[in-house]
Amino acid sequence: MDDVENIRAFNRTVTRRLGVLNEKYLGRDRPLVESRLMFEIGVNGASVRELRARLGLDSGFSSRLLRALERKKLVSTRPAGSDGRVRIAHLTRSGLAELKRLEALSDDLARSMLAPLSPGQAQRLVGAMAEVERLLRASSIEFAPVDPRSGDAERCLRQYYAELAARFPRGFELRAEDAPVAGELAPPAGCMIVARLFGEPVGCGAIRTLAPGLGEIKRMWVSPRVRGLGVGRRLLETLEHVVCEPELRAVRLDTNASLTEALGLYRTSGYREIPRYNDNPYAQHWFEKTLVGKP
Amino acid sequence: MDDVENIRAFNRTVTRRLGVLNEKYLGRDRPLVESRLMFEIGVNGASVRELRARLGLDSGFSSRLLRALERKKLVSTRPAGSDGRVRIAHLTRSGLAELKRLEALSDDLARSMLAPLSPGQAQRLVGAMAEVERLLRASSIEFAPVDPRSGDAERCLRQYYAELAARFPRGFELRAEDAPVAGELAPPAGCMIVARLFGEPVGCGAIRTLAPGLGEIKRMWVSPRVRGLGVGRRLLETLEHVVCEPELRAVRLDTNASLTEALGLYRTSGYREIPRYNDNPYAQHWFEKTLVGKP
DNA sequence: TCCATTATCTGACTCTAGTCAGAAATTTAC
DNA sequence: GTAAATTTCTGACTAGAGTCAGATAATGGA
Repeated sequence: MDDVENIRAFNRTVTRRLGVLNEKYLGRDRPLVESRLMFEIGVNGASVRELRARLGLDSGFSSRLLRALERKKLVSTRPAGSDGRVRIAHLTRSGLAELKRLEALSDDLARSMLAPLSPGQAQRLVGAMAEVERLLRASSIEFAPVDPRSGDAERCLRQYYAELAARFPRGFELRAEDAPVAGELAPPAGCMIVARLFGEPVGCGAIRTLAPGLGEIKRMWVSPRVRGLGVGRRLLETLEHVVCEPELRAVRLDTNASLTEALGLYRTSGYREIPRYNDNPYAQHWFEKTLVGKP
Repeated sequence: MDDVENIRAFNRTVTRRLGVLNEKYLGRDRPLVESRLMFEIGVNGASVRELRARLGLDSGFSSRLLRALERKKLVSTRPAGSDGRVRIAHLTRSGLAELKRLEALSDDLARSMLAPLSPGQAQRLVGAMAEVERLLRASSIEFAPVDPRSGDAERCLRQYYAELAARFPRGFELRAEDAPVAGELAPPAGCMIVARLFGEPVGCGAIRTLAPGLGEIKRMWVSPRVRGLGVGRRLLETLEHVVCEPELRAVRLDTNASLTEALGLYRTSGYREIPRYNDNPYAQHWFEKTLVGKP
């Protein structure tokens, strides 16, 4: 397979070149992970658990790195107001200055890749890099079932409700009877799936059993950061084939007319519009898809 | 600058994804450098100095890695026939089997990047990766002046003469009076430049002083492995602006009609054809370019 | 209230990936 | 023939990047 050959060549060349450059620019006077950690903390700060998830670090290791940066007066941590266990790391004044310096180095690195090329080559390189970056991000997204009450599920749902409130013409307020009922969305009769990019939740979706053999898709949400990468479609396919008890022969869902990407996704994924089947006051379209058998 | 922003995003996403995958696939049961070293040795073997140059390793470190692979019976080394100092590393029978296994893992890695994508996305990813790989290779090529008698210069010239012999209709044999005269191609009156890709010589060119203020380009060669990346043009520009004593106002060169890429390069680089100016029996075209001032 | 879970931290340890100094064997230049 | 350079090797040392086993404190649910 020639594609595989191409990817191997890409892997080797890029690993070598980026390895050398990262060392040279970003790891010059400080360990590379410390630089990466400072990039992740950024100007707005981040909780330790976010940092751990994004960089894929061991909890002990990340804690020690933060202590090292604190000793250098580049970072300060304080407890999060909402949850006394969580700590938020912020860059100090000199940490922000250091981040600026790192960003300048990172820009130098980028320019050093373009400098030897002709203008035409440089333009093609940037274009191809943007495409690779986008598609590699898409290919790095992973789907996993979660407990609907877990932290990652909660984080997704908060963003989901916030988005509904922002996009529905008359806003959105979660009715008590619609609040996630843990049992419904958990096995065996249902399931909640979270999509993660480098450890961070970027989308979710759930399925529950409406009647024997009939499922309903709920709470489909994809973070704006990864829209247009086909995450919604993969999420939908994953949910349709999640094992529910009893096995599903058809799936339904409802949605609001203002969620245009979702409408398009359902229509091109084999869903056909059906009459109202529930009393959801926010729903304006109802869909159903017949499942022909599991893969 | 938006281009720089794109490259930084590329750098971060790719480093993370490839780092994780390389660890997972190729570094599973052996240090990553050992795997890389085995890839570089390949089925044909390679000298220790080649391996060091290609991977950018310290000589002590590479020697120790080879000893480790020898202890595991994966590699054997023996002196090169030509030069008693140089040693050639080969994969043993079980080393070759291990290389096959590594290549299979590397293929798995490649496929794991494509698997989550739709066929269209996969095709676009492979295309963009090939483009990035090609251009990143171009941008990784470095030019450095060398002693014309040094090993790297010799290696290039051997390949250069071999190529002339293969491409000239009636072959090529180096005349004694044309053999590299060290002084001519070395400062202050001349210079030899070698192009290197990841430490390995992939091209060369030289300039000497024909008469006060008049230079001559000699021994322009670009390895077939990097043709079409603009190496020849950059080499030529580098040579034109190398500081010679006395400073050059014009540069000449001769070439054979069978070297079509070279003819095209000279014509599009500001050289105009002039009458025969020397008695080189292999030359069929003579060119000159007026230099308008150094950058 | 109790108990399981989650988030963070500490200390002890390991392994990878090097660097550096110098020795030995060859080759090349003068 | 001798000196300088090249290639490889050995031994000693170091820094970076983690892993692992708990300890501590806060939270959420029964």
